[in-house]
Amino acid sequence: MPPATIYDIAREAGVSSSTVARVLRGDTKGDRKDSAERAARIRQIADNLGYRPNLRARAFSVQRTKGVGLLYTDDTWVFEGVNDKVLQGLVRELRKHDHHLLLVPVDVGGDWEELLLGGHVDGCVTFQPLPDPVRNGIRAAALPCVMLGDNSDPEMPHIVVDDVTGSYSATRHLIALGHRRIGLYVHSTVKPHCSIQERFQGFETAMTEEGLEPNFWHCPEDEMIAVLTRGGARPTGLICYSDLESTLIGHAMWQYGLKIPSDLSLIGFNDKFATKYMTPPLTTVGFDANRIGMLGAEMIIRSLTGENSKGTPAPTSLQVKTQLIVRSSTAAPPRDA
Amino acid sequence: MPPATIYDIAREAGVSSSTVARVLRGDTKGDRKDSAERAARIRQIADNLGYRPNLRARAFSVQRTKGVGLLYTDDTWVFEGVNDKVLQGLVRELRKHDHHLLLVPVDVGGDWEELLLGGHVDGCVTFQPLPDPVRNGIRAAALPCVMLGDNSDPEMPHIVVDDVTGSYSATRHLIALGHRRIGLYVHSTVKPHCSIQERFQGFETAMTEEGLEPNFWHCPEDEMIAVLTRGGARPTGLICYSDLESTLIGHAMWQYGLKIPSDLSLIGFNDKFATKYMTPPLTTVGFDANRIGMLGAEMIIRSLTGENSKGTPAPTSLQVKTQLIVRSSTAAPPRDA
DNA sequence: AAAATTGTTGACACCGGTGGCAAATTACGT
DNA sequence: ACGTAATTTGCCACCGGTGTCAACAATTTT
Repeated sequence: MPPATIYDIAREAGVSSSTVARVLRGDTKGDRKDSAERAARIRQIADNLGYRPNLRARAFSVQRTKGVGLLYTDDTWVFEGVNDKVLQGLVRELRKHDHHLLLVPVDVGGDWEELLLGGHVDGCVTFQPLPDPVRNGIRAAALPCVMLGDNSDPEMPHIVVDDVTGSYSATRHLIALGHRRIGLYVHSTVKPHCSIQERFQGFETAMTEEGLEPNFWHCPEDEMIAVLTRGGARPTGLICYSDLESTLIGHAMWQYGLKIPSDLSLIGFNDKFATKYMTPPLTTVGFDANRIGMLGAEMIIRSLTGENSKGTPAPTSLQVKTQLIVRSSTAAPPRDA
Repeated sequence: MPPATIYDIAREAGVSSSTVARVLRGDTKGDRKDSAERAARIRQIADNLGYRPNLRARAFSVQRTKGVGLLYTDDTWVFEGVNDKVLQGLVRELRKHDHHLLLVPVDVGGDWEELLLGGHVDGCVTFQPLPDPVRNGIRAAALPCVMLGDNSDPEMPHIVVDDVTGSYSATRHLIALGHRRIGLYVHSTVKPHCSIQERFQGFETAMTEEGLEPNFWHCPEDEMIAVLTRGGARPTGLICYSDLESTLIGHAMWQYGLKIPSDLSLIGFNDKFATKYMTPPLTTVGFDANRIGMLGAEMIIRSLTGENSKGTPAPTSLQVKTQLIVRSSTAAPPRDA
């Protein structure tokens, strides 16, 4: 038995399909109040028939799906790190507003253009800087879009972490502990991203404030390790682009028989779950990743439902604050250094 | 300017909309071959107009969306652990078959029933045992469904990890190293799940083969730690339900000044990325999580496209093999134990 | 009591594809 | 050249909602 439609209900109830539609939709537009008795009977019949609105038909009719696409390039391990929490916040908030999320990797088989521009989503959210064709396609189609953790396109609204302050405070922390030779390390597999410069900026500011030299590495881990394990003027403190680098470096130090924090102070970024349980527990720069997703959801929803008319001009950019979480991977530098 | 439709193209080309539709769709059904010249011209016009098929209209017409819903309860941190990789495999494979994935948490605001049963998805995949109402709804609607990593409903097709063999081989490994007092530990926050029993079964089999007692704990970590740090007949080897437990226990041992593996041999499960970099690197039971997602996608696609007719009866259940990854968290038990 | 006003209901066009079937065109055999 | 078959094309109903507008009923005003 095919699912019941409003027409089935209308026939059964002896009313028109419009009436059924209005009742079931609870349409109060034009302050109509379908006579309560009729309405109740219609609802009753709908219930008996197990009626469910056909979302495909509705989407076709209203020209909207209430779907939001999450765009990402899948060439890296996307949901590793903090993105899982961003994702969680995003989905939850979307669901609260009766929207849903589609996962759309733009770099694997399957035609992202068709999916995105064919109207299966009303808007989109991005996780990383997108390939140019994708960005152009979105712009050409005027598809509402919010960028998460990335402001590579100044014309698009975005929600980012306050990377500058985050790395500034991490650097300050090391300086306060007495470190003078501090490095900033980004793994070579990290793709170009606005946050790299911002991290450097915060780092550089803090260092130059003290007349210290901001040393920056963007290389494979073995090169970094070589620098850290050589004698002489090696860095005594290292600020990593993410907890991943910290994990790699921490592990290498352990293998070399060097101790953290006595031989090297190490700071991560992201405060992913496991950092608390590293040996030693990692000092890291944390932030509310869930909130990024939540704010992103709110922002895209607002631009979809056009609720920016009521006074508050829609913010086009938001920043999430960071917080330095001091644990045991940072300490004063060795005396002989 | 509203997007072009097949009617716009038809008018421009002076043909009927059916012809346009057939050409653009490359319809070869009934082995028609629209005259090449016309076809080329139609395609040309479609291109100029920037035509894109309206997927909402198509979905409405063919009564399918090519969407698959991923159902999960969001009360735990879902995409932590290995699920991110399962997700990756799932999405990639779905995209290859021109389908897409919707994220549907069934325990947060927003009406999962409407979304699922209203026809916005053609089928679904689950991550965990679902709440009963959800399962009943799916069954009542006869929505195709594949369960991932969970066989709690024998009537539904599923793809699981070979938990029995996995924990059997972990146990065997410890026995081979000389351990006699071996425990199996599941954290108290782990919700009831078929895999718990299967893990125990593999564990128990190996232990009883050697006449050893299979001790099982399902408790908060501090209780487990208390057992491990007390004197006397404490376990010398511990097999954990997941890498999470291993992380917790390993960390606690470190805090107590106890050494792994000399004081305790520790084995995890899942081989998540970070285990390789733990101190010491964790011996763990790994498997191809990506493959679970991939197989799940294949299976659901098959049941959606009805391709089970050609000879091969659709498998209703698949198992993914495990592999013991021996690293440095396991060794012979202390001599005095 | 008739007119004006308000509230409620039904008819119908529309969204943009799909696919069955009939009509038109072309190809082919005699 | 003509009839028949094969292929190509066009017509149109259909999918199930939404929303506008006109018709109608109920209520209030004069």
